[in-house]
Amino acid sequence: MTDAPVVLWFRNDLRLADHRALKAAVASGRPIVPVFVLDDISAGPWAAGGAARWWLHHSLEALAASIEERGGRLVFRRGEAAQVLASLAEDVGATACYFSRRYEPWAIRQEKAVKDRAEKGGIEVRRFAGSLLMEPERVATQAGDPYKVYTPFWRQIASVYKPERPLKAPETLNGPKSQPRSDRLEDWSLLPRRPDWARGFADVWTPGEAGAVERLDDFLENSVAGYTEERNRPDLASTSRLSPHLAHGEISPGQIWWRTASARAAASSGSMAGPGDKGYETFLKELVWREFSAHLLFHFPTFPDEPFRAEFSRFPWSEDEAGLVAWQRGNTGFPIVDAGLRELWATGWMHNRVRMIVASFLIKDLLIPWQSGEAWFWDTLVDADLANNSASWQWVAGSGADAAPYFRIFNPTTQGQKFDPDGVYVRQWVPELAQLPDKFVHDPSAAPPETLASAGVELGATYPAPMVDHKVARVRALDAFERLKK
DNA sequence: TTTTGAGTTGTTCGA
DNA sequence: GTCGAACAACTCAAA
Repeated sequence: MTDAPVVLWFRNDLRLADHRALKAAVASGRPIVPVFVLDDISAGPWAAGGAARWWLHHSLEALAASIEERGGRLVFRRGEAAQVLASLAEDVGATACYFSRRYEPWAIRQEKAVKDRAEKGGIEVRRFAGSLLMEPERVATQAGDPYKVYTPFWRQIASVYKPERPLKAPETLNGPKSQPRSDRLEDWSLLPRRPDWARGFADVWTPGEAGAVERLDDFLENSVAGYTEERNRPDLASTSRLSPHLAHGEISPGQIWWRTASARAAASSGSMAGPGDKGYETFLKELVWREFSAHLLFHFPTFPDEPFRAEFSRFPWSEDEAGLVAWQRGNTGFPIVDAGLRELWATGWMHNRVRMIVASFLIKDLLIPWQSGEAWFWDTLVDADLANNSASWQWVAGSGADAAPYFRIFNPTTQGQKFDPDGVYVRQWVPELAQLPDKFVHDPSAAPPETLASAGVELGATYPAPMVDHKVARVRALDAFERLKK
C-alpha cells in the first residue's frame, strides 16, 4: 500500500458522475490530484477553436467548483501533456496517473507520449474507457472490418450495447497534503475580448455537468415524444441541444442512453407503446450517429483532412474567397442559409437541419471545398467535435462513408418553406426580413416590388440579392459530379 | 466465394 | 394539388 497521490488527468470528460478513471482513483484510497492540461501543442491544427474555448472556460469553472465542494482542488496547467503531467507527478510525489481515453488521431499520439514519458519515470498509467458507448476495437463486421454503413452499425450497437446504471459522483475528494502550483484559469484567455463576440452565448447555454443533466431531463420531459418529426424544425425548440455538453464530456453517452431508456420505460408502462414511443428510438439513433463518426475517425485518421472516397480529390472546387466570406457572415441572399450562419455566430450553435442546408449551399451551390466549411464550424461551434464535424461535412459533400448521393442538392428556398413554414426562424435571425409576408420570407427576390417596399426591404441594400441562381448552380454542381465519375 | 438486398436527412418532372 | 419515377451505379454487409 502506498498513499502517494494519483494524478487524475481531465480531458474532454469534464464531469464527476459516470467517470471510470475518477471512480478508480477514489477506490484506490489515495489522495487525488485532479488536473486539466491546456495542450494546444499536441492538438496542432485541431486545438479547440474560439467558441469551444469559451465553453471550455465556463465548463472548467463549473468542474473546479464541484471538485472544491468535495474537498479537492482542480489544478490548471498548460503545455505538452506528457511533460506537464510528468512534472506535476514529480511536484506532488504521485506514482500513478489515471485518465479517460480519447479517440482523435492527435489525442491517441498524445496518450502514447504521456504513457511513454510517465513509465520512464516509474509512474503507473491507467487508461479508462472514454466518451463512447463502446470501444471502437469491439465493434466490427463479421469480416472483422470497421462498419462503413450506418444502418448495420446501428443494428449492431442496438443489439450488443447493454445500458448500465451510470456511476455516481463521489461525495468527497481527498487532495494531497500540500497543494501543487496551478495557473489561474483567467490567465488562459479562453474568453474573447475586443470584440466580445460571445456576448450572447451565456443567454443560451449553461456549461457544466449540472447544466447538461438539466438539459437532458428537460428534453426527455418535454420534447422527446415528438422528436421524430419536430427535430427537423429549427423554429421549434425540439432538439436536445446536448451536443456541446457531450463534446466536453459533461455528460456521457452512457448516461444519456440510460436515462432515455428509463424515461421510455416509464412512459410506456401502463399503456401500450404509443406513437410517442418512436421519438426515443430516433433520439438514440442520433446518439449512435455520433458514435459512428467517432469510430470512423478512429479507423480512418485522415477523415478531417482528406476525402474518404479518394476520387473526390479530383473534384473541381472553386477558389471563391468572397463567396466564402459572404457565406460565413450570413449574406448569401438565401434567408434560411443566412439565418443559420447568423445563429451560429450569435450562439455558437446551429440547428442540425440548417447545418445540412448551409453545408449543401457552400459545397454544391458555391462549389467551395468542404474543408473550408469544416474549418469555419470548427472555430465557431461550441460543440465542435472532430469526428462529428468531419464526418458530417463529408457526408454532405458525398465524399464520406455512407454519404449523400451526388444528386441530393438541397434547394434552400424549398427547405426553408418546408421546415420553417411560418418563417419564425428566419425572422428571428434575419430581422431585416421580418416584415415580409410568410409567402415571401424564404424567397424575397420573388416578391413584387411594392411588397418589398412596404416591408422595408431593398434587395442589394437592406438585404443581399441571392448570390447565385440556385437553378443554375444546381446544374453546374451536377455537371461537376458527372465529370468526377470519368 | 458468390450472391443478394439494402443503403438518414432531396428535387424535379410529368402524368 | 398529388404522386411516383428518375436521378447511377456502386459498395457494403451478411447469408
